[in-house]
Amino acid sequence: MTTIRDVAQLAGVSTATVSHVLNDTRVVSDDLRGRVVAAMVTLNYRPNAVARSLRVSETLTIGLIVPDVELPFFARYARDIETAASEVGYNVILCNSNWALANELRYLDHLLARRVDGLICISVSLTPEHIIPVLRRNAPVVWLEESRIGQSFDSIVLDNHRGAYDAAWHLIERGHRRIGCITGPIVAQLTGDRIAGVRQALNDAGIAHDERLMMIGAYDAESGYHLAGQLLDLADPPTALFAFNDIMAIGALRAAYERGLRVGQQIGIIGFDGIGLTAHVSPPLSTIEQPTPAMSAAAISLLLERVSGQHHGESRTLRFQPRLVARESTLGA
Amino acid sequence: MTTIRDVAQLAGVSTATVSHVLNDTRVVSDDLRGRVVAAMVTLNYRPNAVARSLRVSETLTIGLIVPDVELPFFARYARDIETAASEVGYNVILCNSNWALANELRYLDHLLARRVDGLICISVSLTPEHIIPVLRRNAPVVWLEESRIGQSFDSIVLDNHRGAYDAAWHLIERGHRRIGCITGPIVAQLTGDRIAGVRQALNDAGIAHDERLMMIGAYDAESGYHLAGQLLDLADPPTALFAFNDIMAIGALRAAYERGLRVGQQIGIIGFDGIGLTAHVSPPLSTIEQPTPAMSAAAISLLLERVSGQHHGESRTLRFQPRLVARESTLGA
DNA sequence: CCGAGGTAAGTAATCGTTTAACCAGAGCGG
DNA sequence: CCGCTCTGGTTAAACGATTACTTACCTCGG
Repeated sequence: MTTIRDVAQLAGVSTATVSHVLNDTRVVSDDLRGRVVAAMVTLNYRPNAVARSLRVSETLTIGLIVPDVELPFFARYARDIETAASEVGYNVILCNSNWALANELRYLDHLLARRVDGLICISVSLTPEHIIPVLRRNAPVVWLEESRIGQSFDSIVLDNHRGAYDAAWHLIERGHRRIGCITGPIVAQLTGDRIAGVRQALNDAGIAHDERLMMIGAYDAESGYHLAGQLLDLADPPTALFAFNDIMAIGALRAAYERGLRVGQQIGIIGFDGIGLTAHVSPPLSTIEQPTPAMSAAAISLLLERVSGQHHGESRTLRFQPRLVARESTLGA
Repeated sequence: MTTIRDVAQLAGVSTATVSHVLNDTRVVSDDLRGRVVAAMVTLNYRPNAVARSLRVSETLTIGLIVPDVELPFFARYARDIETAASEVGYNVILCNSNWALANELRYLDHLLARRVDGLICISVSLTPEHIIPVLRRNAPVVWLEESRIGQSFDSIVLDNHRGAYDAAWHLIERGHRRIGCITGPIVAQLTGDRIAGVRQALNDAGIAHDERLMMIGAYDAESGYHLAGQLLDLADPPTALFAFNDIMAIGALRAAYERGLRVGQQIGIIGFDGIGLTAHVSPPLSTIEQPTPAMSAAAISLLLERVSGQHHGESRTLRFQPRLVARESTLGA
């Protein structure tokens, strides 16, 4: 592997000059510059980023910890974050925690050892105590999806209350009075926010809330399917279902399908997140779309502002607004 | 940031000893070992992987280039590859080429600069000429999904012929005589293999092949939807559809849905790949499942065998067998 | 004609590890 | 008691870049 020294030698200059040509960090006479460039070409020289990183202590790398990138919601984030990072010259190390705290801690360790410049996290189990040591090694952290209350790190969150409100309100507008909800585990803050959003919408519409219509799911298709089935099999079933994510909504579609219900007419179904497939299932699924590209770009920005020292001190939380996408599953045929 | 020198100083030993304790690379007396470990703990020392990489020229990192990790099929590979890599202590740098050759080349450059130990690629546009220079810098490459004929790098492929044969045969067994196919772009070798598999099955069953039942899709939901619609609207429509991937099959489900056809009874539909959602759509979709975990693990193995020098020289192609997963979409209710 | 200032280069220290080469002392056979 | 082999340790040279510091030369005003 050819090094900067080889280039310098061939060009008959010092390594300093080569470096300066490489990084445009000092004027170099046209004569020498030409010789250096020529040498680089003939030797097919590629600077060693590892050596550079060691010297300037900056790796142009960020870590991304997600529970499971196979799930469409995380996959979308992974793509958008990678895209945003790559646009500013950063690479992304992907880490699947598989929902296990132990794995997250292991990855945290690896990433710190790798001296990543920053870290983006989607996690339900990591707590501030786990993150503090990371920050102390001045690798900034951006939290995605959920704001950990009053923390020392930045976060990017969705206005979940508003999203859920919009979903419920949309159903109400379509004439629904009995709305079944398939929530997620209530330990998660975002679940609580969404529940509150639904309650508020029902309130504003003057609809009494029936607790039996609120089922606790697990954000997976299986639970969406089963809980939707239970709701539909009630003596006085809801006329619409709001699943707290698209995957559960897709499960709900199936429950309706098996009961021969025409989704959109006999039963309204809406999901949450806006994963790509919602547009293509049968029938196309209404959803509350998260602006993941914007949120990803924001996450990268916050990170880089800290990396570059443009911002430090108190943490910031950026809140984004979701967007209702109404499709056949709530609009009828 | 505390370094190995700090630890050595605090423990009253040389850095060499600390290093040997760290890596178990030479016997160290219990006395010194204890002092070193204690020093590491009190200083909260984490070895700098960048420095280590520079010294031993090995980064314990591999690059993964995929077209778009948001698509479920690639997302699944990303997860399985990351999992397999992480099990042997490697990290994965994720790269979304967004289907563009220019991006792929840019990433190739980045990854080489980063001195990744190896590279796993899923790409339709990269050609051997692009890869040769990579290999010359002894970063082994494993190709996924498609074997580039007689190349100097290893590849992991699916037995596409067999998979398509099984899919078609399954439909034939269920009594179908007119089978519509929604293929992918025929430039891709895997598409050709699958077409051949279908032909073979029809042949073996003594069914004449109707060219008009073969439509060229783009491996996206949209094309699955449209082409399935065209097929179903024929004067003598097929009684079953075989889409060359699950996403297109999901589009086909919708086309059937809109025509009021009961999938599984009036029309059979089968996909390819075995993405997670197939089990949860309405109705659950039959598919040909790729053993992605095994294939990912194999990719990592091949890579590491070259990294460690256990294997070099002629390239190997590992072929995996897919598995038919029959669900309601071809089995009826 | 001298010295200040500017320009374009080179020298060498440094980043934090690993590891080859060296060394001191202990044990031991002859 | 000499010389040999172990054992457990240290010293210092890499790895491949960046960059503070130095140097050589040139120009130009006084």
